[in-house]
Amino acid sequence: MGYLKIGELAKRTETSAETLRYYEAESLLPAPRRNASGYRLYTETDVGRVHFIRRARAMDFSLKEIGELLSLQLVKKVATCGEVKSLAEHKLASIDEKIIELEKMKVALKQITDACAGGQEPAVYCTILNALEA
Amino acid sequence: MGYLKIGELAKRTETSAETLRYYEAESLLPAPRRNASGYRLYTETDVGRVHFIRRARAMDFSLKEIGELLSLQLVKKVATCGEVKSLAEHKLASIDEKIIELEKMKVALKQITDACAGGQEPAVYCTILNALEA
DNA sequence: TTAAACATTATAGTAAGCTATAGGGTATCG
DNA sequence: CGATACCCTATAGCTTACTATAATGTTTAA
Repeated sequence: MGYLKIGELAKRTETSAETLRYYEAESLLPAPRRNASGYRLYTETDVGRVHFIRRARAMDFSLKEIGELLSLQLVKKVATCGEVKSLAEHKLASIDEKIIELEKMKVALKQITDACAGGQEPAVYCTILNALEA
Repeated sequence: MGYLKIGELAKRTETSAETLRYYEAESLLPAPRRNASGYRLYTETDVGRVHFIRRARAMDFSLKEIGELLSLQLVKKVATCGEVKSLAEHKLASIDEKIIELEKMKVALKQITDACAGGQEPAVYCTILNALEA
């Protein structure tokens, strides 16, 4: 028959049925057709859509942002490339910022571990706070 | 007198008084001394500490992780180099993981944004959307 | 001196993104 | 046929990190 029940879609997309119903409630997934007993019936299109959502989540897009991306996708013919790209670039910039900060943090921590012989003497000169305040 | 009241500390660190009290409740900030009427009195040390917390938050460290980082700093007078070093090294490893994760995200996003012309044309052939779909 | 701006505590609410539970009905396997 | 696994809805709960509110006391500036 080609239709998937919610559990099958969950398995295929490595989510849970609860999460899928949640996505539907949040309008990230369209209400699927139902069989005679009210079971949700999904198609391959839905599989792709859920994969899209999960991939975007893995890139730290919020559900709201994903909704925007999906709506851009839906209205592809009227949305411009520029709109999509600016959303993605904004995300990219914030990822870059985070990496830079983490690198600073790393340097600070490395100072501590390098300065530490690792012996029994008191760790008076551990200055992670100082290093990070710069 | 050199002491700061909570509102002043909030302004200096671009937080809110509520957040500062929250940090205190969560043991990220030590209970400060109080004046005769129970007002919190903060020092420059506290300013640094709050800056530290905010910077670490901006890097997506959880409050729990920040607490661990702060404990490295707090116990430096009594801890041995060995103790501090092992904690710091552990934290260093988790920072590295975080950076790697973000780098992966970055590469993935960068690939798709680079392929995107980003102009006024309809997003029918938008490579970003296509990449997320695939 | 008195109104505002600020401080206190305790408690409740918010947002995101799920996750779990209760109380049902349905499908499938032996 | 019955057990078990699955599905349904509605509602509640969880975690993190705040944010707001109420009721009240204190400082400060005109």
